[in-house]
Amino acid sequence: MAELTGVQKQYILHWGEMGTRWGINRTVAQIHALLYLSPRALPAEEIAETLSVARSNVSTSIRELETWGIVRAVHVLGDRREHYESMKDVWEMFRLVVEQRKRREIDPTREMLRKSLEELDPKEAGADFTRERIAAMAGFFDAVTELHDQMKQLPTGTVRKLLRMGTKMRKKAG
Amino acid sequence: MAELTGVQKQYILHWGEMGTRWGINRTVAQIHALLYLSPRALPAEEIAETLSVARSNVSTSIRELETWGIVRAVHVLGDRREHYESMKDVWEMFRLVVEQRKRREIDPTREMLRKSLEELDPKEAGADFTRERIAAMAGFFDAVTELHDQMKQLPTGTVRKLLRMGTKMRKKAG
DNA sequence: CCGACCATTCAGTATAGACAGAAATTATAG
DNA sequence: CTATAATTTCTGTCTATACTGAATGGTCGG
Repeated sequence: MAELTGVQKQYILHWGEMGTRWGINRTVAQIHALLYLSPRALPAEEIAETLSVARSNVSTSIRELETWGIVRAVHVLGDRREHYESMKDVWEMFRLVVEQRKRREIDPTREMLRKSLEELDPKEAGADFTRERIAAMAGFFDAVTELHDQMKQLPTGTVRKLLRMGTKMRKKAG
Repeated sequence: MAELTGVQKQYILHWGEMGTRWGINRTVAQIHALLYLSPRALPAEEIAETLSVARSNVSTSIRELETWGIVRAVHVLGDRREHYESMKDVWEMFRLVVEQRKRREIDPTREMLRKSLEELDPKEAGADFTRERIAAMAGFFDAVTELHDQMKQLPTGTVRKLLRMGTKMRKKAG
């Protein structure tokens, strides 16, 4: 993995860009891409060299990936360094990331909306309108949460099967 | 809407932060929040004043929101200025944004993965491994696309109903 | 066709976040 | 316990992007 092939480079760079578009640090995303493509766990130093970034940057980024639970440190006999490897299961990786982001972003937003509805002074001008709008948004986030909770319990593939059922139902109904 | 209430301020600021975490410009998100809460369409000038940003900034941001189709210009009798209003339907707004982002980000990623699989030189060291990994990722994105296409066709609420069915099925099965 | 009013574009500036390198901390072998 | 290797933390620098203000372009009433 010291030298990257063209395809590997392309993948890593693209993944980095995707990361930035979704609010994920470019280096974090690139490191994940590298580890995902690597057939063996890599020490921080090798990651830094391969991607031409500072070791410290690798350290911080790895830490974030560990927080998400999609990268972990493994030990190699006769080597004191930590070697890092990425989870292999793509569905599980995304599930973990989605779950964390829900916790970090969706949940606080729901909380904010709930508080807003509480704090709303009915005597304020246009309070009814504001309440209606915020309630609608809160309803949406509640639904998303419900959806998420239900999906979490289903084995991979079931969701798609169910949706296909729905599509058929819809076609029959016209 | 010239003066914002506490609740409105809170909502707009939070929405702006959420935006940045998802790769959406803070001002764009804030303007959307303002318009979403506004009972009437607002002219650019008023938006700029209310949020304390430059008019030009408002112009660019509104343009982006229009691209997404969640904000549109309306005309008010006796006023030459454009007034902007946000879509009201929360589900529809998110559906539009998801669809656009899929087109801009998911689709090109699938394309990249497909090309990678084509370009992979089988003689390269570890080509089999790389192929397997990229194929797994491509499979995931294909599934997501399929999911998205199916969901698009379903009326609001159906998805949740189906998922509840799935949960029940799963519980019965143990 | 002119003047006023809006909206947009553009070039320069400011700022937030990413990143590097040094310093500090922790761990391990001898 | 010490020396060395590895990792993490921290501070300053840099870069990408957001944003401003000025200039430009367009539209409408008169």
